Amino acid sequence: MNDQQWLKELLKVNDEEVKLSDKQAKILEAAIEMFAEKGYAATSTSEIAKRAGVAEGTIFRHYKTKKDLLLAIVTPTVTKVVAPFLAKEFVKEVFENQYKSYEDFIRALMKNRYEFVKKHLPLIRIFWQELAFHSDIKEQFQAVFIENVYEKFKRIIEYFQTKGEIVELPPTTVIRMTVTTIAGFLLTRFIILPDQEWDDESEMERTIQFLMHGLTRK
Amino acid sequence: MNDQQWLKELLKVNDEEVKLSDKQAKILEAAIEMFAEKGYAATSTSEIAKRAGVAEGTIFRHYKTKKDLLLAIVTPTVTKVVAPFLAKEFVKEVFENQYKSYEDFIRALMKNRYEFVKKHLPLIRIFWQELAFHSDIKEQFQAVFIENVYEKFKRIIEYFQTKGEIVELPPTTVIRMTVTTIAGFLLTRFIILPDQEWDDESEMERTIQFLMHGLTRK
Amino acid sequence: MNDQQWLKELLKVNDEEVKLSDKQAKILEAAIEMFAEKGYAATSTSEIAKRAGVAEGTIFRHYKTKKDLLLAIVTPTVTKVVAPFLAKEFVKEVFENQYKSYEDFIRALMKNRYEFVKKHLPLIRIFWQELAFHSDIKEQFQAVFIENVYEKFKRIIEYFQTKGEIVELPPTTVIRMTVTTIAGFLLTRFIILPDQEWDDESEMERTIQFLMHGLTRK
Amino acid sequence: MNDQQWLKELLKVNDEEVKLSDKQAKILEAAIEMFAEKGYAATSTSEIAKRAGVAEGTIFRHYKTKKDLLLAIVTPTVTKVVAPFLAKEFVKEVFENQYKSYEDFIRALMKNRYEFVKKHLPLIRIFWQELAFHSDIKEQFQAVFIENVYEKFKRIIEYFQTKGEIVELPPTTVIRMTVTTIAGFLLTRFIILPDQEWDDESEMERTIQFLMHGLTRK
DNA sequence: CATGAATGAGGCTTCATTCAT
DNA sequence: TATGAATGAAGCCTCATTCAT
Repeated sequence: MNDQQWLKELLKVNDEEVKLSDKQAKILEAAIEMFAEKGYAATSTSEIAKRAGVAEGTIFRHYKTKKDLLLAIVTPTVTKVVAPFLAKEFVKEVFENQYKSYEDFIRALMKNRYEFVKKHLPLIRIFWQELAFHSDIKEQFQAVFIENVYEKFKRIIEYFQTKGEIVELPPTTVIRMTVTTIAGFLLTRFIILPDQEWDDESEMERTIQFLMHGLTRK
Repeated sequence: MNDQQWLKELLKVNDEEVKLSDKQAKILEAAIEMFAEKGYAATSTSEIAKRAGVAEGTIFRHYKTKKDLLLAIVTPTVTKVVAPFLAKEFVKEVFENQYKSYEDFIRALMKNRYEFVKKHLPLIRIFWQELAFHSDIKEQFQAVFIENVYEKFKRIIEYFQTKGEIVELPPTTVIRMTVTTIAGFLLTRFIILPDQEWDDESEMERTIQFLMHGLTRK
Repeated sequence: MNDQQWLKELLKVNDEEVKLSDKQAKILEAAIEMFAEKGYAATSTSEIAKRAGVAEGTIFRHYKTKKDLLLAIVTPTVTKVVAPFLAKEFVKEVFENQYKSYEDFIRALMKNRYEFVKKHLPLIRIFWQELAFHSDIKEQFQAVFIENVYEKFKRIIEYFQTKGEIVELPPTTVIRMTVTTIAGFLLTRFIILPDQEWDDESEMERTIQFLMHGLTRK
Repeated sequence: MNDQQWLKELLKVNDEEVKLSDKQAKILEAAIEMFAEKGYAATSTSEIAKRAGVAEGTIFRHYKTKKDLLLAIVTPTVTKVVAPFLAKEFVKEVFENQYKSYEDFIRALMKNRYEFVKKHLPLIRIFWQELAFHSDIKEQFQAVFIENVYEKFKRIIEYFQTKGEIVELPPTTVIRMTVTTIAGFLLTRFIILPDQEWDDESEMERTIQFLMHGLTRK
C-alpha cells in the first residue's frame, strides 16, 4: 500500500516532502508504465484509470489535464536526470579530490547513471520520447542542464585538463563525448538490445577504458 | 511533378523504379513532415491531408491504414539508415585498400552518414521515435542490421585488428562504440542541440580522433 | 423513467431483474424503431443517438459496438419468440388435459403469439430480417429452438397422435406445418398486408380450422 | 462468356429481347450474389466491382446509382415471382380444364415455384429482404400482384369452389392459406433449414395433401 | 465504353474532460 | 474526495459517385 516510497523519493525535487495520496500514487505509477510502453499520445486516460484502479474522473481531480499528468512525471525527472551533478556531496567530492582522476569520476558517474536507468527505465523512455515533441519540456531540460550541470562539469574537466590527465579539447566537446559514450552504452544496454546477454561489469569497464583512451594523448 | 526525386530515391529499396503519383508524393512529404514534428500518434490523418492538399479519403486510397503510411515511410528508411554497408563497393573498397586504415574507413562512414542525416533529418526523427513503440519496426531494423551490417562490419573490424591497427576487443563492443560515437555526434548535432553553433569539420575530425584513440592502444 | 416496463420485461432472460438507465432505455427504444424501419445496416448510430436524444458517444458507453447493440435487442427476442415453450406450465397444461385437444393447444398458441407479435412487431421485424445475414443470430435461434422447443413440441404432437386426433406424419413435418401456418398468418397480418382490413377473430379461427383439417384424416 | 442465358431469360419481362453486354451481365451476377449474401445496404459497390471483375466506375456507367442496380435486379423479379400467373398458357390451361382439380393446380404451382426458388434462391433472398425496407419495391409488387395475379387466382378458386372441390371460405383467405403453405415450405426448405436432409418429393406431396385437406370439408 | 484516382460526406468509435451524485 | 455517466469533438476509415484520361 505504501510501497511507493521510490515514487515519493523520485518526485522530491528539493528535499521537500512530497504528499502523495494512495490514489495519486497509483495514477502516477500507471501513467508511467503506460506512457513508457505506448507513448504519451497513444495512451488514453481511461486506460490509465483502469490500470490504476481508479475512476476516470479521479485522474482529472488530481491533474487538470492529461498534459499536466505528463509534466508531473517528467518535471521531477528532468531534475533527477541531472541530479548527480546537483547533489552537493557528489560535486564536492570531486573538487576535494576524493576522485583522484577523471577516470574515477567517470566510473562513479557511469555506475550512478547505470543504477538510475536500471531502476527508472520507464521514466527514461518517457523522458526521451517526449523531449522530442514538447518544446516546453525540452527547454526546461536545457535550462536545468546549463544552469546546474554544464558549469560544474566544465570545471571538473578543466581541472583534470590542468592536471594533464585529459586532452585539451574544448570542454563542450569533452562533455559531449563523455555523455554520448555513457548514454550510448546505456541506451544500447537497456533500450536497443536489452534482450541480448550482457556482462555489465566488463562492458562498463571497457566503455570507461575506451572513453579514457579517447580522451588521453600519451 | 518534379522535385520529388529525393523521395523516389529514398523509397527505392532494390533499385526498382518507384512509381509515385503526384498526390502520393505530396501525401508522403506531408506525412514525413508531420510525423517528424509531432510524432506518429499525435498526427491526425486529416492534418496530413490538409497539408498535402488532398482529400482525406485520398490517403486511404494509397495506404490502407495510417500505420501502413508510417511503414511506407519507415521501411525504406530502415534500409537507408544502414545503407553504406549494403553497397558492395563500400565494403570492397575497404579490403582492396582503398581505405588504408580503420580511421579512413570511419572517416568515410561518418561523412556519408553526416550527409544522409543532414538531408533526411525528418526521416531520422520518425525512425528513431517510432522504433521505441512499434515492435514490428524494431524487429525489421534488427533483421536488416544483422543480415546486412553485422557480418560485414565484423569482418572489417577483424581485418584491422589483424593489421594491428585497433585494439582486440570483442567486435560487438567495437561496433557498439563506433556506432555510438558516430550516432552520438549526429544526434547531438542535429537533434539535441541543432541551434548551437557547430564547426562541423573540426568537430567531426575531433570525434574521429576520439574514437581512434579510444580504439587504439599504443 | 417510467414507461419502459415492457422493455425491461422483454430484456429479462432468466427472470433476473434488468437494470436499465433512462438513457439506456431511450437508446434501445430508438434502435428498435430504426432497425425495424430501415434495417440494421442502413441505420446509422448517429441517427439512433438523435432519435434517442443522447450524444452519439453515449451509445458506445453502453454498447461497445453497433453490433452489440443489435445483439442486445435480438438475443432476448430469440428467446421470447419461442417463449410459450419455455414456460413449464404451458407444456404441463397440455398433458394435464387442460387442453383437451391439439386444436385447443393450437388455439392457445396462436392467441399467445398473436398478442406477442402485435405488441412487439418492431422486434419481430428486426429479428426476421437480420436472421438472414448474421449467422450468429441464426445459430443462436437454432440452438434455442432445438434445446427448448423441438423436444417439447414433438412430445405434444406424439401425444395427440397417440390419441388419434392428428395424422401420423413425421413430427418434424407436423411442426413445420403448424409453425408455418401460424407464422404465415401473423406475417401476412402484421407485415405483408397490415393495411388491409382484418377481422382477426374470424381469420384466426379459419386458420385454425384449416390447420386442423389439414392435420386430420377423418 | 455467354453462359448468362438464365440472366437474360430472367430479366426479360414481356418477351422483349434483353440486351446485356458482357460486363453488364457480370455486374448483375456479382450484385445478385452479394446482395443475397450480405444484404443491399451492407454491400459496397466496390465489392461488387471487384467480384464482377470491372472497374468501380463501370458500374455507374450502366446504373446511375446503387439503388438503380438493386431495382434492375428486383424489378424483373417482381414480375417473375408472379410470372406463372401471367403466362397466358398457364392460366388458360386451368380454365380450359386441363387441370382437373385444385389439387392438380396446386401441385403444378408448387413444382413451378420449387424449381424457380431452387434456381433463383439469391434473387428470392434479395427480393424478400428489400421488400421490407423499400416501399417503392413493395408497392410495385403489390400493384403487379393485384393486377395480374389476384384476380385470376380468385377466379380459379371460385371455379373450384363452384365445383365443390374446396371449401367456401373467402377467396382472399384461400389464397393466403395456399400461398402461405407453399411459401412456408419453400422458406423452410431453402432458407431456414437448408442444411437438413430433405426428401423433397415426399415433403412436397405431404404439403399438398395438408393443404388440400385443410381446404376440403368432406 | 471502360477505367480507377479522387473526392468529401458520413460511418463507427475513441477520447479528454465535465459534473451531478 | 471519488465516482462514472454523459458529452461532442475528433479520429480513422469507407462509401457512392464523378470525371479526366
